[in-house]
Amino acid sequence: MTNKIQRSKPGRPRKFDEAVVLQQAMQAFLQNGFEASSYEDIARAMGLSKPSLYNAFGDKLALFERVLGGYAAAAHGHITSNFSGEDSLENAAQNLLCSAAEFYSSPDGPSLGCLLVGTALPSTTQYDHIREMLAQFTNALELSLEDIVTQQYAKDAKRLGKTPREISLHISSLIFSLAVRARMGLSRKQLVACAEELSGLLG
Amino acid sequence: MTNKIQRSKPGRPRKFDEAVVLQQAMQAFLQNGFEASSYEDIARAMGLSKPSLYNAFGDKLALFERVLGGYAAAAHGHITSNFSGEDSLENAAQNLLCSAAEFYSSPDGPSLGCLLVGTALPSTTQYDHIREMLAQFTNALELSLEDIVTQQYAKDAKRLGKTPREISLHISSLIFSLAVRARMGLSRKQLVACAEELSGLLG
DNA sequence: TGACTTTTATACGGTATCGTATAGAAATAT
DNA sequence: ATATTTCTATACGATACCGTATAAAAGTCA
Repeated sequence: MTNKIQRSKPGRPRKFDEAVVLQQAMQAFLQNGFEASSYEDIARAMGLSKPSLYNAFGDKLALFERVLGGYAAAAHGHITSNFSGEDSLENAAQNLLCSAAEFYSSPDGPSLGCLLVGTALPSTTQYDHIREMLAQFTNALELSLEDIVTQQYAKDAKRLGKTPREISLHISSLIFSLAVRARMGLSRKQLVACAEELSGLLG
Repeated sequence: MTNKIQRSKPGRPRKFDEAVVLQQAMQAFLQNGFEASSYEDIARAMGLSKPSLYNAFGDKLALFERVLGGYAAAAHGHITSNFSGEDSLENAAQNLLCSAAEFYSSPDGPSLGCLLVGTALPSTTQYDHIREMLAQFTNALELSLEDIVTQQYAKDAKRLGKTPREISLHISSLIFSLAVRARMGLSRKQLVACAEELSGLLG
């Protein structure tokens, strides 16, 4: 077995790491949005030349969809993992919302918010695929939250007189509202404070 | 007193009505967003030539801010008026959210959502004035909602064990979430159904 | 070592968009 | 009626952006 960790293909090897440059592309899109980011701007932010970028990821829309997909998966995992394993529904909600607030904000300076809500939303009317990605993300997230409530916080939900679906809908709504507020220039401190206030609204 | 209703100024009169064309500009921005709408597209949607548009409202950013201001004022009035004068906080919330759902949706076809949340949000990082308009709208709306709760639904709030500020924050959050969901392609019927579900989350 | 393959860098043409210049059209005031 | 003022329409230059052609660079395989 001649299994190398990474079988090298013929041809000149790439000088960049896909995960790294995709993260840089995400930052660029998050900063200026999809439409306002020119392809050259993004290539510069990724440290790539324009032809390299075209060769690797295609045009701007394809790159954005790629970035969005990765972001959605990461956000889903981030949210569900922060919602799981707490000792009560209330604490789980608080943990989720506060971590989301930190995720949506920058250590210093104004928050840039959520890539899905803050930059992809206007493009839903022009690009069906983006709209479908957002709808699917929302749907999948709410199903996951509902599952977690059912499996881990059923007793708490009952105490509050709410079904798991209602809890899930409530929490996803608070996340959306946090995503919107984040892009209005709040600092991390302010956003986390807002998240704590929101988390008290469950009961 | 020679007071005419409208003193005609010298010079060639305008062929268009400001309120009408601004509404058409709003529709154009709502459809394609701020950045993706070219100045020519907008002028066509308004039935104006490009120089007329420049002359009347300035460049695209100035026009967008003008439209946003009008939209924000209308939304504020629409929301607060639908929240007032009901017989209970729960009914007021339901009335508010359902009317917002209708406001955010089209009679047929997919919803276009909220101009503030659905199209202005990405531009907050580039244009301070837009960010400030959004922040100010949110702030003013929440203060108005809080006032209404204090004056009309204090008893209901007390019964729910929430302060007027908490109620206000809760409702504004649900509105934001509705604004986000609206732009994911839901029909009016679906969006109104969602609003009704959300309105049950207060208690 | 030499042929081949893939990435990279520079440069280019085509297109769209922006903002305005210029001239004509339509009203008022004297 | 004529002059004046303001709006409208066509056209234009400048710029930015997109996507790619072309050739050099940097590796692998025989």
